[in-house]
Amino acid sequence: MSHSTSSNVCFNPDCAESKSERPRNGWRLRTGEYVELCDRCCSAFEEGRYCDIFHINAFGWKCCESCGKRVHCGCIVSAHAFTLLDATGIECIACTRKNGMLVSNHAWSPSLFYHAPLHERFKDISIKNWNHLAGSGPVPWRQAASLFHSPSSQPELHPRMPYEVDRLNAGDRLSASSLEQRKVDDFSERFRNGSLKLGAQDVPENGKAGTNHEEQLSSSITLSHQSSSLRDDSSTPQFGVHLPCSSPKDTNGHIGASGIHLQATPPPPLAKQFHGNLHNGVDSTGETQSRNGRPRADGRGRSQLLSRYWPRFTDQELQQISGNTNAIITPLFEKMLSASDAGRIGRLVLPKKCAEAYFPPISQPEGLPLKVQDSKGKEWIFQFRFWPNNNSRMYVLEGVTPCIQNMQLQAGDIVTFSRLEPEGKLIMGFRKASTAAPADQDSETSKTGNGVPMLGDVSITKTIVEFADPSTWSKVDKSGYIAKEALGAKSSIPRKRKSSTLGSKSKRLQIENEDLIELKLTWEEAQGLLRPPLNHSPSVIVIEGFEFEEYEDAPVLGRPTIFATNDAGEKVQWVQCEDCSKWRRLPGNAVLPSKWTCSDNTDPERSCSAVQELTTDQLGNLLPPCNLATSKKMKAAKQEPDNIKALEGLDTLANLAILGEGGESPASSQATTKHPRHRPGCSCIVCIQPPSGKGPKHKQTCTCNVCQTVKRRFRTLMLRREKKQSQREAETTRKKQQESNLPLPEKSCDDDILPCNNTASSSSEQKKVVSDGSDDDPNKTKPSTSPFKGQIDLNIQPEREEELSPDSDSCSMMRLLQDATERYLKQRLSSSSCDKTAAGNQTTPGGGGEGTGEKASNSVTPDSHQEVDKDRSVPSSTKAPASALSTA
DNA sequence: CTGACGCATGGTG
DNA sequence: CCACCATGCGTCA
Repeated sequence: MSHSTSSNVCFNPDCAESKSERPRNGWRLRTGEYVELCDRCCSAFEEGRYCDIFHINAFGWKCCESCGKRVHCGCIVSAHAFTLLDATGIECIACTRKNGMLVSNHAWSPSLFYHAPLHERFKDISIKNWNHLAGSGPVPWRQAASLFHSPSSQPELHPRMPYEVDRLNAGDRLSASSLEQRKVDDFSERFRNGSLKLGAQDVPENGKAGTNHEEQLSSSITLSHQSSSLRDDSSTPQFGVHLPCSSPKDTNGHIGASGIHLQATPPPPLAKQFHGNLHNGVDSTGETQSRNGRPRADGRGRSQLLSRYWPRFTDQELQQISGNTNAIITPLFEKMLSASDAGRIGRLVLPKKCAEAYFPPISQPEGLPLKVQDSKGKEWIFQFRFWPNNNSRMYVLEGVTPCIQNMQLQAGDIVTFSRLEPEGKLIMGFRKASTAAPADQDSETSKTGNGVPMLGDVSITKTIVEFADPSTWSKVDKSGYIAKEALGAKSSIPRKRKSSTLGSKSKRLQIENEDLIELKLTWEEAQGLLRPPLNHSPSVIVIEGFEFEEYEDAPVLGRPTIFATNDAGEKVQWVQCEDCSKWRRLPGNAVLPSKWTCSDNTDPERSCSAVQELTTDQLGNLLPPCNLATSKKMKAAKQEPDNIKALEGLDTLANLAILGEGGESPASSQATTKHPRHRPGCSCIVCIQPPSGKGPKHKQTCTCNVCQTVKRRFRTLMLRREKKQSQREAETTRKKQQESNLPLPEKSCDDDILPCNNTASSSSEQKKVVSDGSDDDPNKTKPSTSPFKGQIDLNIQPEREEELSPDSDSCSMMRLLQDATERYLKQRLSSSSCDKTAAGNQTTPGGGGEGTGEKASNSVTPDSHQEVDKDRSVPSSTKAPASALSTA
């Protein structure tokens, strides 16, 4: 960052006196340094007048929600001077302190988006939650009711600032506080004047208010803050989206910041529209409580919405929903239609928390009729009701079938609920899972990978829902929908298929945002596997926010090791021998090939026959749990200890690359019902594929970052392989003879065991290349028997193995990648001296990943699979595993 | 007999 | 162990 330290120039570009004799420290830069200001500017800064003086015309001024004082929120200078409120707007630091909310803003930290009113919240927020914010998409806001819970009662918070988060994630690192200040005042006023007068709300339909003592109590406690920090929960729709006139038709070309105005919207709680107290935390359903034994608000307050219900609207969707109105859309939640939901029964099960948070409180199982209107002006009536279920409730919308059919929704499609401001109508949007695929697989997946919605794959319709005035809709036909213009309702589009379990499956398949943590870690782990080729320095590319080292020359896929410090304080690393599985100590700076054996160790006393230098206990202490697991796995696969780890690393890398491609990530790495052991980051053939396998998500022509990266790397590997093949063959013949006589021959590397130590290491590696040739044998691709058993990790799901028979198309991108990479690594190790020359060729891949890939794969695995593999570009091969899945 | 309704059950996290 | 929720299933019109 620009820092004026050395020049005595006042950091303030607007400073009249650019020179300062005695520069003084001003605010802290993002780098951690402090800017240096002239006396005058510094004084202004210290007195809190800096922005008043120099930023008076700048963007980002807001008024404190409490005292009305104007605060500049658009710069770092005043970052400390205000606190972002949970609902919207800001509070000056004085008011914050006065209110006991010692939360500071930090412009670059996630706290920008999460302003817990109390420290407990920070304390309770796990890092993973932050990752939701920082690394993924929208995070749901809290429900209103929870506002009135004591903070400590809501350890988990998912403050919802959807669009800020989205946009920020998209690189639009605006300060939330700088977002659309224009209407803040209006909303703030509304906020204060009406929406938040929760306690004064009318009582819902049953007229029983305040039966929830807990909430009422906390309500009274926090009331003074309801317009400020504690609004996090109640402000569900903290940020509406202001949609200036834009017809739905031009939305496609008119998305983005220019088309949608982010708006700090202290959205009127539903309670206001819905007779009052839905969100005021005053549970009006005492009757029901007694019936069902569980206070409604309890669930609301205590837990956040599951991530799968977080609305993940795209700008496009929002615009479509908004239509040509000036409506402000406030996303509430979304739900993937289950088979039951989309079934003929016409009952849409609502997530309980969502229902309780965003729908009107109902005390009777009969519930309330909801008026529904879609974008065409059709209106529907849904019956919002619940069933007692155990001691809880199951909320459903009844009579949705016509609407769903009208929208041609199926299981797996997503319905989204938003609120349309200022009318307060709820908007029920729809998102087709996919235009082509049976909707069950990837719609949510595509969005949950990293929270970046997939713009191209959505088709939105909208339905505006409002709660029918009971007086008007006294008793609506239960099955009934239709009200005024539901003409299309009965034009039920024939259901394209019977309901299936796919919807629910896919829901379960979807990644939870928490998993992104794991994902990120796995990214890091994957990256950690890569080491730059000797004499090559990587360039860094960023894919979906993650930095990757990109190598012109393919990186070395280094064998994972465990770093430790020995007694002497020296850094060492432990590596496991491929052959004997014993752990050996190596210098900390050693770069290991993906296959490392004791023979690579120059110390003859540490050959495979030597005793392991680590006791099991020591190893256990050394290994992180995951490595232990891997270690076990290694042993399990001991008979074929082929680079399993490296493969896993590559697997993971490719898998995560797919995942990281937010828009088109297949349903990879998601814990599945079928594969409960599979977790995000799981690289098995199952997890990296879309669940239903209907069509590749990444087409051959896909030019997404991931595909390009994968293709590029693949091409590199393949080209390199080709180039060296002849050489390898020659050497192979020669080395075969050697290896027959010299099991682990003349390895004479030093302890560093650098792959460049070539002739020697190549000889041993060459041996492996020979054996690798076996994977050209189609039979060897069978996971259960192949030496490459580890390349397709089914997480040891025996039943899966059959599906992964050589004929099952299970080999696809991953396999190709693995093969290619394995080969590359081996070749590289065997002939690293050629790397540089080969590197020059990688940029001449003769036409696209496909052609190259095909060519490469043909040469790599000239077996029957080639017919399958070559039809797919590297990143697009999803069909095969999908079929495996579908047979599951 | 069929479909709607409402509750029960069981899987999943 | 519990909450949630998808779905099964019994009952009834």
